[in-house]
Amino acid sequence: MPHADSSFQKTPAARKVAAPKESPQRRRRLLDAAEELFSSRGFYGVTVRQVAEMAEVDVALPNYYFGSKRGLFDAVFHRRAEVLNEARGAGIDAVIAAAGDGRPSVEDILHAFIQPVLEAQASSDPGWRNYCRLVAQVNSSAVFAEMMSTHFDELIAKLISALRIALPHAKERELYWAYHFLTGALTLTMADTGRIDHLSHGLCHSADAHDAYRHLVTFFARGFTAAAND
Amino acid sequence: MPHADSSFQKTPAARKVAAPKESPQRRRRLLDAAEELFSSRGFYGVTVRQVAEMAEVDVALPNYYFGSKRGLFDAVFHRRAEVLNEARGAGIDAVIAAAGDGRPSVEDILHAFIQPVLEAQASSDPGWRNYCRLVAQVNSSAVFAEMMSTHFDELIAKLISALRIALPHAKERELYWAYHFLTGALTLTMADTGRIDHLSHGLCHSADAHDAYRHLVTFFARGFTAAAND
DNA sequence: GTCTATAGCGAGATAGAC
DNA sequence: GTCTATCTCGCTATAGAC
Repeated sequence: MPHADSSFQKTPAARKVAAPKESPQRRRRLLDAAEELFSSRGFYGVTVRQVAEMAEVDVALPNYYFGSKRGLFDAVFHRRAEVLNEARGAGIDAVIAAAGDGRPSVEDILHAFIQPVLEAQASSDPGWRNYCRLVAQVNSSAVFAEMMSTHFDELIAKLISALRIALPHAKERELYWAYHFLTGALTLTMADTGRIDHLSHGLCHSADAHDAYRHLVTFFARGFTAAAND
Repeated sequence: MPHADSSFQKTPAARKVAAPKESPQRRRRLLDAAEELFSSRGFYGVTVRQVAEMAEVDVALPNYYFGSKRGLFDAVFHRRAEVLNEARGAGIDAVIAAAGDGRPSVEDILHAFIQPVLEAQASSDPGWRNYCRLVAQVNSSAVFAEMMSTHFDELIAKLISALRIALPHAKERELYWAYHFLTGALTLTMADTGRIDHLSHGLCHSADAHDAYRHLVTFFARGFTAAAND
């Protein structure tokens, strides 16, 4: 007699609620906590125990979900890179399309490249601000630099191509050097260390991302244009 | 009878060699090893045991000489900061003095500010190259950012003062933003991650510090001058 | 999927012999 | 000043109960 097994007394709905539990939320909370901690102390300065504690999950779960500490780090870096790349790439495409057969403006191209980063840093979601700081740290590190290539080289190639259309007489080397300076300035801005506030005695606020990025676009649009005449 | 104690048979010169042993050399080797390791893996990514091993000294000596791992880190950062600041500050002073009552050129000022860093990075002493990478990492880190203030704020104030003389009509805010972009570009160059080589398919070489810094000075001299007209 | 318990290791620092 | 030995702690990762 296939009978009174207690599990048969649960309704399907009740079983469904209990079974997968809150796994997706926990995964997300782990990524958020890891993002915050890694962004301020780097890969080696954070322990999986700290991440688990901040995410309010068991210490074993980071390894269960992501395989290893490094797997967690990679997952954090990957998550928002995709979102950012999609927005930045689409923006550049739109600027080129809008120009038709003419030349797109350098300023419009840089704006498209930079604007999604600005929005990330000005976002009310602290996760995006943490992510910006994480990227800044990875970009200055020798050991993790290959992560930048993996995630951002395609987008950068698109930026350079667009600038080549806008500045057809520019030498390739000048374009790359100018890009190098741009990315240095951009990532330091993303690092948001508060140093500009301090140095300028409060005249400049790193918290005002809009102000920072407006200056950034203006400054480098001129710089690219001037460098193209060398 | 004050007699045949074996130590009395050593000449004073021999005693001198044996007594303080090789302490100064060991201190130096520790700083060099720590510099190399910290510059590539950061503070948390290095152990005192690794430093001791690379310096070929006992594991207890880093703590004996520097008190703690953090003390060692600070000592590494401090050692060359002084040398660099002295050279950069003197260079700026010389440019202002040479201009007399006239205006010094922006390009000369930036050259004085940047040139000693170039020499450090192009140096045959690998310690200087490691130090540049270390500064780049510290500058992008939120937790260690106060080390930058402690060691470099005075020099930066001198740079800004000099630029104020060269560009008397520039708004303060524009000067500080331009400085912010300059330091981002400079520190990324110091990080020497090899990314520009890769991105430019070999057109630009981060190993060629002279080329990098020549572009840097030209690019930012124009940038400061243009920003001063805003 | 979750959690307890622990394996296995290596960290930073120091006491005390020399 | 140097080195041996060790204390104490916390780490990453996993085996196995639930």
